[in-house]
Parts: sequence; structure tokens; C-alpha cells
Amino acid sequence: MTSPSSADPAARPLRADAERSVRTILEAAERVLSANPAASMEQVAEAAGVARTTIHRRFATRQALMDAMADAAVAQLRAVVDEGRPETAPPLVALHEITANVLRTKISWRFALDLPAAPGSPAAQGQRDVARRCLELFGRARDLGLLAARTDLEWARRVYYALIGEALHGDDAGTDPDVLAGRVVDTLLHGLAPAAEPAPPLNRCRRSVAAPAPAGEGWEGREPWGGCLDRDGSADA
Amino acid sequence: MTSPSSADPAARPLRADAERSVRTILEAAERVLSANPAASMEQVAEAAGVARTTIHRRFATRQALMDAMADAAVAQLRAVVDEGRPETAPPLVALHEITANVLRTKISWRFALDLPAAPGSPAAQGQRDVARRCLELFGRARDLGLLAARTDLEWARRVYYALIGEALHGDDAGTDPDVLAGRVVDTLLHGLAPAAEPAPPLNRCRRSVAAPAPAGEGWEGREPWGGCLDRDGSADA
DNA sequence: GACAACCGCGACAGTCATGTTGCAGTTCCA
DNA sequence: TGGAACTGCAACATGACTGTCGCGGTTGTC
Repeated sequence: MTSPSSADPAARPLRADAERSVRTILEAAERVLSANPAASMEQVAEAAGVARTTIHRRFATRQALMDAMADAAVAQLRAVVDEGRPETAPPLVALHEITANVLRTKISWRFALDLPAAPGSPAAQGQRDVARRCLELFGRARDLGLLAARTDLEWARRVYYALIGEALHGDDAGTDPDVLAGRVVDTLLHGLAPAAEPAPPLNRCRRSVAAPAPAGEGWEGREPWGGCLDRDGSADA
Repeated sequence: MTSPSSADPAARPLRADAERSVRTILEAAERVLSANPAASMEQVAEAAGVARTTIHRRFATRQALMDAMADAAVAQLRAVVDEGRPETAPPLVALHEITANVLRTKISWRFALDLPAAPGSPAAQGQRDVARRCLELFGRARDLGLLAARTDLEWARRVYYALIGEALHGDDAGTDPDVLAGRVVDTLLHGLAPAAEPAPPLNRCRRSVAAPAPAGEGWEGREPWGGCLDRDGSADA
């Protein structure tokens, strides 16, 4: 977890105890704001075991704290996606590995990963990068026949993100991330119908996803790796 | 849309203009709070074209307004689920119909349907009822061989809710609800892999969903029909 | 050991939102 | 048509939260 101060190379490095304080504040903020997004800075300070003025010393405003949380969480996310080797490992192996890694990260940074990233911020760039690599991984899988040839990659990415988000809700959120990852990948690829006997379609035009892929970088919505959402400023959803 | 006053049979019925005001306030609140969950009562009043005191005349507190929104939206949801005849129509027909209906409703009441329902409120009861009927519909589908025999119905319900939620995000949110419903149902049943040629599993135990069904009524998370969330009081966009 | 960095304390100012109130004008319904 | 219900206005009180500040004590690093 990089501290915000080390994100600014021009800034003098913090003393070790200040580094620890920053990390403690970010982790406490994640816990407190996950439980109640409207919690006050005072409540975050109490959870971190520091004075409110100490938070203000390190983060000028409440928004600055949120931005730092988002940046730190997305940096963590990028790292665990890297570990899954999406460009080089066999696609399904990479997919499973990345899914498990992302689930672990999201467990710890659920709130921070759902924060809307400020445009141009490291978090926003990181989100875009992760989404791009996800699309590329799905593209490789499709090229290898692991996804239906007509798969809309953008829809696939959104479904994948939604399943990851959902895997962390409910009573089984404490389940091993590898088990959850298996479930997510299996549901993503095979759905709920019995294997090898697809049900007759409801309509004659049997396309899994017919809509054209949306243009450009307009990704949004609830990514398993975090994501911006159109409810501006809000943490929920 | 029933007004909150008519939900209280002991209360005298409102005059017609007051009924219109209440409806206008609820609809304006949905629009304004969807865009910004932290919007003030003043902003809701402006959007509704009434004075803030008029809102306070009909809803004692901000929370009372939210509760009324949730109750009204869930009543609407129950109605559109009824229209899909989940108990009597063939399961896939019912599923498609209900999905399209729910998408239409959720388009108009997205914020209200995501509000946490107060325990014991009509909204909470309605949510439970809808979830129960969803599980029953999936049970019927499984009994007819339309879902894999080992399907975890609770996971299926959560996946279904997640897909409905996701269908409303992204650039294609303006797409016809029937098209979106087709997409949701198809993805739910068949996933993204090519039809009739399931990919070899990553692990030898090839179960689509192995975890036992969670107990009782502990449903939570993001239902397509709305749902409580563990972020208390937050609407988080 | 010196010194700079770090932290906590308590207070203060400002902003914002909510909830309430009385009163006068308007609208609807029997 | 009369009267009750409905609504808007402006003000007020309260509470909560954020951001800032000066100062003194503590800690870490060279």
C-alpha cells in the first residue's frame, strides 16, 4: 500500500511513524466508511486511534482522504491483476487466478474500490487500465473458442464485474476466495442451465449478446475492481 | 403508485390536489436523489415545484420521505412481478416477462429500489415476498430440467439480481427492456462460453455451484427488484 | 544529545441542512 | 358558495460537521 506522500516524488519522505499513521488512517477509513459512508472524520479518527487533526494534517479535506483511499485501493488492484498474468497465462488459468486475487483485494477495499475516481487521478487511470486488460483477456479467450464467437466483450466484462461484486455479498462472503472464484468463472462461462443441452431460445433470433460493443472508454458501473458510478459523490452502489 | 396516505386506512383520504403533490414529490425525489443521493430537501422541493414546507407537511422527516419512496417502489415491483405470473406461466416465459417488467420498473425507481427497507416496513415485506417467488420460480425451472439439477437457488437468485442490475448500467441502458431481458436471461442460463461445448473445468470437481443454500430469509445484496445493502443509510450511487 | 518532525488538545468560525412555526392566500369539494 | 384543506413564505432554532489554529509534549533520525 503506497502512502499518498510517496505518490508525490517531490515531497520529502515521511518519517516511519507518519507512514504508519497514514496507513492506519486509510485502513480505518475503509472499515468505518464501508459500514457507514456518511461516517464523520471524527469517527474515522477514533477507529484509527489518532486525533482528527492528525487526519487533517495528512489529508487536507474529506475528499482528499477519499481520493487517497481510491488511489491506494486501485494500485493494489492493479498489482493483483498483474500477478494473474492476463497477457501470457492461458486465458482460463489467468481468469481464475485474477478472479481469486481480485476477490481477496475487494474484501479488504470494498468501499474504496467503489468510490468514483476523480478524472485524471491515478485511480481513474488504473481502473481504465484494468478494464482494458480484462477486455483483452476476454478477447484472447474468444479467439481460442473459449467464449462464444459472437460474445460482446463489453457486456462480458460488465457481467464478470457484476458476478464478482455479487460473490462478495451474501452469507458466503467468508468463503475461500478460490472457491468463490471457481463459482464466478463457472457461472460466467456456463450459466445455470444444464451443461451441453441448451434450452430452446424464447425467440428465434438466438444471439447471446446482439448489441454492438459500446464505443471508446466509456466504461462505468460496478466493476469488481471498483468503478465509478453515476451517482456522483456517493459511495454506495 | 399508491400515496403513503392511502397506505394508512385510518387516515382521511387526501384531496385530489394533495394526492398529486405527494406523487409529484416522490417522482421528483427519485430523479434528484438518483443523480445525487446527498441532495437536500430543498433541491427535491425545487424539482417537484413545491415549497420545502409542503414536503415536510406530507413527510415529517427526510427518512419518512425515503421510506415512502421505498414502499411505493416495491409496491410497483410486486405488481409487475404479479403480471409475469411466476407461479403459473411456463418458467422461461415467466422469467423473460418478469425480467422485462422489472427492468422497466427499475428504470423509473432505481434509487428507491436500492434503498434499505426499514425492518417490518411494507417495502421489506415486499422484497422478501418477491425474493421468495423468484426462488420458487427457479425451483420450478430446476424441477423441469431447465436449470442444472445441482443449482444453488439462492446463488441463482443473486446472480439473476446482479445481471438485472448490470443490464441497467452502461451505454445500452436505453435499450428496449425486452431486448435487455433476452440478454439477461440468456446470460443467466448459458453464460458466455460457446453453446453445447462446455469448456473443460479448471478443477476436477465440476459443480456449477457447490456451496449449500444459505438458510432462511437472509437475503440481501443488490436485488434487481431493489434490495437492502449493508451500507446503512447510504444510497451510494 | 540535539533538533526537526510528529501528534494531541481544545477552541473557534463557518457552512449547511433539517425541522418547526404562524399567518395569509389559494384551491377543491360537498 | 362557504368552508375546510392545501400551499407558500419567511424566519428561527438546533445540531452536526468540516477546516483551521496555536501551543506544548513526544518521538524518530542523524
